[in-house]
Amino acid sequence: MNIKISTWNVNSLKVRLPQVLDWLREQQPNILALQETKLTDPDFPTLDIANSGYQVVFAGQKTYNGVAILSRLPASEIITDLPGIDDPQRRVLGATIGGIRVINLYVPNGQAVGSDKYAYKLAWLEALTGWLGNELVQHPRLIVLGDFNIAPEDRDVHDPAAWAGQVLCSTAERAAFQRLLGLGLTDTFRLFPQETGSFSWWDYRAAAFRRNLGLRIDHILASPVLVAVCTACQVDKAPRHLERPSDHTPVIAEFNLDSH
DNA sequence: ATGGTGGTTAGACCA
Repeated sequence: MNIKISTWNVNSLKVRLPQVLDWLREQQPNILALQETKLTDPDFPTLDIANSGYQVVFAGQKTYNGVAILSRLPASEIITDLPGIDDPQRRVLGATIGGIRVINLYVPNGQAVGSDKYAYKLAWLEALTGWLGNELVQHPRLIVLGDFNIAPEDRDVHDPAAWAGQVLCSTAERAAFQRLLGLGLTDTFRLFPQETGSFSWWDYRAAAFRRNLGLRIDHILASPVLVAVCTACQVDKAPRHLERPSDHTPVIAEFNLDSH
């Protein structure tokens, strides 16, 4: 059985719901992790999503952040916080779906190197890494995906010189990303040949998408057991071309669960 | 020209 696991920072699910429902119909993913839903839980469009044939779990708040996981199969073992961090910001959603442990992340943006938000981002990533080590031991079939707000390498940046040392590309952020990989996770996108200039986010300003001035900051990481059966990973740029798009576009990884 | 767009929400804050 080939399954598609996907992630998309929608920058307001209220605005983007029609695009998400269209995309589900077109792509038929087994799992879609959403970030920046920007909805409180009572406002979450559970019924519209159920009518599209998907179950959903979510953790939201007013105005900012908010994560959700849509899936064909039911979710269990749901967590909404990083252990050891008391954080009102809704940035984490973990669930077990069809025997796969899925951790959906909206990593803090960090605003600017040296800012309070940057320190919060690094502390958050440290707590995440400590916890994921344990998750990997408990769940051999583990996926960690979402908006990481980190471009791991220069080839993930349209202008590495201009971005050198800036937030999303700084040495400390990239080192934190490498520590996640060091746990035994793999960036599935780099398992496969990719076009030069493959990005997942483009600033709304300065016609950045038209000029492909982007960064690859949305990722799908997989544990060794799932890496062994990963058959594809790609960015789907189509939704970024739509009227009133999110500034991010979906990333999709495929796994052949019969091939091991 | 040191900005620029967009979402939320009603003046900023966040990205």
